[in-house]
Amino acid sequence: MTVDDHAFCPVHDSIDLLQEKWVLHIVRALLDGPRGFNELSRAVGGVNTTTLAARLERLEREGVVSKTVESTMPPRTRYELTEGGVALQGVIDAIADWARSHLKRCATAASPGPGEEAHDAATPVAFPAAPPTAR
Amino acid sequence: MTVDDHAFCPVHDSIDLLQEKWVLHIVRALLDGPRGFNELSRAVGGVNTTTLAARLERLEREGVVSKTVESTMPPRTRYELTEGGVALQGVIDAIADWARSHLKRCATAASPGPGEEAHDAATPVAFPAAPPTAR
DNA sequence: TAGACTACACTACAATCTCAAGCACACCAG
DNA sequence: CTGGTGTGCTTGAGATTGTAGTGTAGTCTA
Repeated sequence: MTVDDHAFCPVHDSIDLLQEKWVLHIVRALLDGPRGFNELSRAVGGVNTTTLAARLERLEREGVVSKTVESTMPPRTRYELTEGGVALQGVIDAIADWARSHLKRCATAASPGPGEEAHDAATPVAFPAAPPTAR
Repeated sequence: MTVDDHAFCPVHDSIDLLQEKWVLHIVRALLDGPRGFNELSRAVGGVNTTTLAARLERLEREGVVSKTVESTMPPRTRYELTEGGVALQGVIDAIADWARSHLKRCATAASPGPGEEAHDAATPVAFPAAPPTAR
């Protein structure tokens, strides 16, 4: 499927993980604080529940996210980053840094580029400062 | 559809770019120096030419990679990172850093051979099984 | 009491990625 | 000169992945 690692390079492995669709968005949303499933889905914006569940399962298996089932039947779960997950802040940070220094065409104005479509952006930039999220 | 972008940030945009399959691998391989098409394909390892061509086209359009056609008919092209592309080293580096601090199962097969040195802190990323850059 | 909400399983369908082959030409061995 | 290999890149079939939509059991709100 994915790359059959020619070598067990942790970097290669991590790229393989982070390059999966929505993973970085999920981590970014989760850096903002723990969230429930649907809450997270809304925060990420545009991901569908099937994909989100799959990504969370893998992220949990990789030890990036920890899942806490608070109540089974009134479904209430809480996803939050583990230490390793929080450490990903550095990666997001590097991306944010690159983005700001490289892309200069983003003026936060609604200028739809040709052929390019901006997706969603529920949160501005997930940094220590938490937007007014009800939590 | 369901996605409504009231404010899209460059970070989100960059994540969308970097999260595409193979993009990070390509950038990583290209950080090692300029390469030709097939050479790059081999360096990345496991990507097929169709996907690689598509990724390179997008990367070029985004201003990350520059393509130099040296001779049309004896096909010889050179892909290399632009300034913005080289700046991605920071991102790769952050990932490498996270990988090293988080995953530690790389000691299985990627053990440093004789005379070889393992990745040290703050070292540019280079995979252990990389082809010896014969160029 | 009706409706909304919770987290997820399930199915059918679309988008994407991959494999394999091929093109047009240059270079080198024979 | 002929054949084989290498180059960059395209095309078409096929596998893999992501998606929308719906349903479930129970609780919370109006």
